[in-house]
Amino acid sequence: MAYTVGQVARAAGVTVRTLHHYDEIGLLSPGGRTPAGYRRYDDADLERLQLIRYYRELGFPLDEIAAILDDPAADPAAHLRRQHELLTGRIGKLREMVAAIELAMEARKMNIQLTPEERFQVFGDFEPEDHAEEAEQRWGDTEAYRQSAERTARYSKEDWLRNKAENEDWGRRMVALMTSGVAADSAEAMALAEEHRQLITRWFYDCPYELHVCLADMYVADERFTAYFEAIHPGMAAYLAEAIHANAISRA
Amino acid sequence: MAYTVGQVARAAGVTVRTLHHYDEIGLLSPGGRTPAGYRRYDDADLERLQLIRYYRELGFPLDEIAAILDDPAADPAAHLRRQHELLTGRIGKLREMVAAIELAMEARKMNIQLTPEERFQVFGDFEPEDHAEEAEQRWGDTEAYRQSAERTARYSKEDWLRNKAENEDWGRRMVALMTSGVAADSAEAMALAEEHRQLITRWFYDCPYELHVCLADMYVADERFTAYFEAIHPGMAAYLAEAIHANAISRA
DNA sequence: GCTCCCGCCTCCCGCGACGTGAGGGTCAAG
DNA sequence: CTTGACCCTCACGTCGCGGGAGGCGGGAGC
Repeated sequence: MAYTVGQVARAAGVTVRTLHHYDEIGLLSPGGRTPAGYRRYDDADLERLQLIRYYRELGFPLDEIAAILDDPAADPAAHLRRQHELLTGRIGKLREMVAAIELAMEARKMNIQLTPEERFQVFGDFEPEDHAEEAEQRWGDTEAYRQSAERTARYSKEDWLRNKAENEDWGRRMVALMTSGVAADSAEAMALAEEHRQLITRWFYDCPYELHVCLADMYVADERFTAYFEAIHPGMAAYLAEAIHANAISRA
Repeated sequence: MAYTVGQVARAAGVTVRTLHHYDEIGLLSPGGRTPAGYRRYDDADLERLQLIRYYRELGFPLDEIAAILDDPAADPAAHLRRQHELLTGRIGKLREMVAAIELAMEARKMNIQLTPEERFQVFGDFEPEDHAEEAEQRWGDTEAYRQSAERTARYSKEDWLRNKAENEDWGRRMVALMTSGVAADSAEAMALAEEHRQLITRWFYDCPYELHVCLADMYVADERFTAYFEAIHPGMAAYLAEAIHANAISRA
């Protein structure tokens, strides 16, 4: 089976230019050429391209991929095993980044100040020095000021008060429901969870169900957020989290 | 408080050249200069640099960071949400890739030939949104990989024959159990499912219960794998899959 | 035969986010 | 007054391609 560049490109989801590039640097040279000079790729080339694409997606530089693929000590099964490990690891790291973003969004919403360490939590290689630590303390202070300044710039006082009123009203009804002994996965609790989601959407940012569930998990996992709700009513963080989960499931 | 480039660079964990670059493109211009032309960064510059670093680690390009920081009308939350979507999208894609790898592993194990379409199916809706990341540095640690590669490289013909023999022995006992009418979620079937998992672990790759269940689903969903087991004994694919599920649940 | 158009070829400039010098001025310590 | 660490401004190199120019090959229709 022989394929032209265009066919290979369409099948593999890369551009023709990319295949030309791989040929140029010797990473993937087609099995042969037609008399007119057209590149002719065979099945072995496709298999190699698949491995290249996976390693590329994992962030390996091309020259290293060439070294890995041309290493005679590594059989194809070993490549697959390795890629499986790398992929799961990579997913874990991306999840950390997503969690960091969710933390940032939620911290902005509640005006909770992140410690510099938390902000750099997504950095793998950050080592605090003495001088750096001093600077971080200052940065932390000014950051809180910047956030609050920005918020007052974006919302008028009326807006802010209205938001606060809506929020407190929601909180009161939530507490009332809890103390009346209604289950967290009841229709009423789910309705309030939905209302919570829409409050976030209206005042802060668009919050689909998936994100809402992530937030719910954070409310019970991160003690600062837990404290925020426990201050309203003991057990509220867990109750709200369960209601959010139930609501998300029922709407899915 | 005024700092030189070097001091700022050390404190923030970036290179001097990076600060020069940020100055060149106007992303972070120092508050002033000394008479000799030295850059003098003040506290506000440090704060801005910290935010730049933060957004960069979250994967934002420099021009977008400039937009976020300089446009008073820009909503940081919207950018965070966009980045959140981007990252979750990438996670989903990586999960598909993991599934494709598992398919390729099993296909190789059972000597099934993949078509080019299947090979690249996971890249179907690929869009040029290449995020070159240093994942390789963190996850590409070649230590474990080389060990496993060496181990499989040392598999001799005898080893392979022994593997085959063990596999066939397991198959015979599985068939015997099936034909005797024992239920797929019985203790005996679960024991054989567990043995299957350990065979994979010993001979091919580490196979936790989660992965084992994925494989089980593939055995019934993909007709080529189904055929592999049906050739051993009719109904075996479904029987094995059910046993694997039961085993995974009981061990969890 | 001739045209038409698509796909292929090579050559080459451009990008983003810096790295890496070259060649030279500045500053504090010894 | 020297030394060595630090700073400056060019300016070109890197990686993994994107995109276009200018030209050739191949099959369909006239």
